[in-house]
Amino acid sequence: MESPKKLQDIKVAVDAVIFGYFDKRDLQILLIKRNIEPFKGGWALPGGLVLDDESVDDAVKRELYEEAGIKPDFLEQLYTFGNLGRDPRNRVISVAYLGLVNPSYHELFADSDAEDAQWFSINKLPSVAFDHKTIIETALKRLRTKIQYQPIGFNLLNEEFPFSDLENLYKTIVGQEIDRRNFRKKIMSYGLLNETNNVKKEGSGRPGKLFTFNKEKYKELEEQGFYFEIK
Amino acid sequence: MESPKKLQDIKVAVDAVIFGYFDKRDLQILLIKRNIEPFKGGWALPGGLVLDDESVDDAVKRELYEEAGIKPDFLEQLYTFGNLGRDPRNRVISVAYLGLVNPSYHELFADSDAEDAQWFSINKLPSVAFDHKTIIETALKRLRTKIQYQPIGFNLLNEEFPFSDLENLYKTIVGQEIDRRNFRKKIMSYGLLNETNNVKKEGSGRPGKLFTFNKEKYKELEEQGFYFEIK
DNA sequence: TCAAAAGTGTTAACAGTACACCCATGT
DNA sequence: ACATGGGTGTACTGTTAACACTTTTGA
Repeated sequence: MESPKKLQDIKVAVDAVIFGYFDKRDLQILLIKRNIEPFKGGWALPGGLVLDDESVDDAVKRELYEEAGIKPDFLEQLYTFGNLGRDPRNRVISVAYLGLVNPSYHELFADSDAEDAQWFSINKLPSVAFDHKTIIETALKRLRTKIQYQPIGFNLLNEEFPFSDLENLYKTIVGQEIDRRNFRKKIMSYGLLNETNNVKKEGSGRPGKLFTFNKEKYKELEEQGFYFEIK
Repeated sequence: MESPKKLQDIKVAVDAVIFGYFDKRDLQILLIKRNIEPFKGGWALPGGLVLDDESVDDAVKRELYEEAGIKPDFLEQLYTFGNLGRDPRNRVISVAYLGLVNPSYHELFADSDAEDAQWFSINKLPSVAFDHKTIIETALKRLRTKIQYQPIGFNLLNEEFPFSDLENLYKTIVGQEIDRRNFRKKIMSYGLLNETNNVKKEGSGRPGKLFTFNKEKYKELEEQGFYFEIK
């Protein structure tokens, strides 16, 4: 860090790739419809400029709440995009975040800076503003990798979920068939799922028992050097 | 991204944690002695403000070359530190990078912005400016994890190295004993080392054959879905 | 001939993979 | 009784982990 020779003129923004999941559907991404230039009327990742008196982490959280009414269950920094020409007006660098929510717990609503906020299937994305396509691809890649060695997928499911939801989630995100028996054995061997007395009500076929993920136990094990791993 | 309500006043900097390794010594980190305020005369990570017309990636490379005469063999973005109060003067966010070099190929020299540039053992670090201690800890953690599933350690060794250097490197970085036979078997099973006709000259004991790391083959395998993994 | 480091195989335990049928429910 | 999805065990295969002596060189 040093004093600038002449005044630096770079703006700092945040953008968030928020994933949501509804059982047996594609993975979804949250986009907002811009109501200001540039790309007014176009879809983009939620985000915006960082304020002078807030941390970058706080900035994403604020923007997500302002633009879509969402407070993600999981949110971590993804990557900082710092190339030239990202924004047609000014030099803007963007600190991108990756977040996970359970959409059924979060009613979307668009506020001041956005005209609309919607879930889009990652397989049917509209074209998006700025370099947001690159950011989304980076996030997807990270999610696919990370879900295999950290139990972050549970943030996308209901508090109580049938085992099959977990199966479907992994199939959807990793994008390949899994062996139901082996997958269950592996997950169960960690002892991180608590069985509830409830069963899944809807749908046909035999009702599945509902489980919860034991976050506390995971933290404990993690501190003892335990590594969650799938596949 | 949106228009600012009032003008945003945040500076964007880069900082680099550059690791170096000399066989059978601790892992080293490159620090520079600041010749400007704040912390003038104190040690700090190489880095500085990003210029308006360069990408963030280019900024680190420039600063590293200006401040220490170094062009790292491996360099990747680490994390962006965006809290308030990092710099006593202005609001500054810093995009931190992690780099690896083989110190014997890089003579350090301090240039304009630094009074001195030196290697420090990670076990005997002086106190460092700003929040650089946190940055260093983040980098170390990342290095220790990453070296176990990506063959980045070779960037710290000579082009031609005896197998024992690799052993010592892993012992040093991961910080635990390894089984020499199993380690060798594992590494050799990937077929990524080319045997040369040369042997290690210095030191006592039986001379070891020198190997080179086959970068091209690794890239090929990687594209086919191969994952390097140790332990 | 001694000290120092390089080089090398086998076995046992464990983890991963492949694979198919019965069960509980609603209609 | 049938359609739908839930729940389960075993045998095989590959991988990891534990373990110690011989070889080559320089002093």
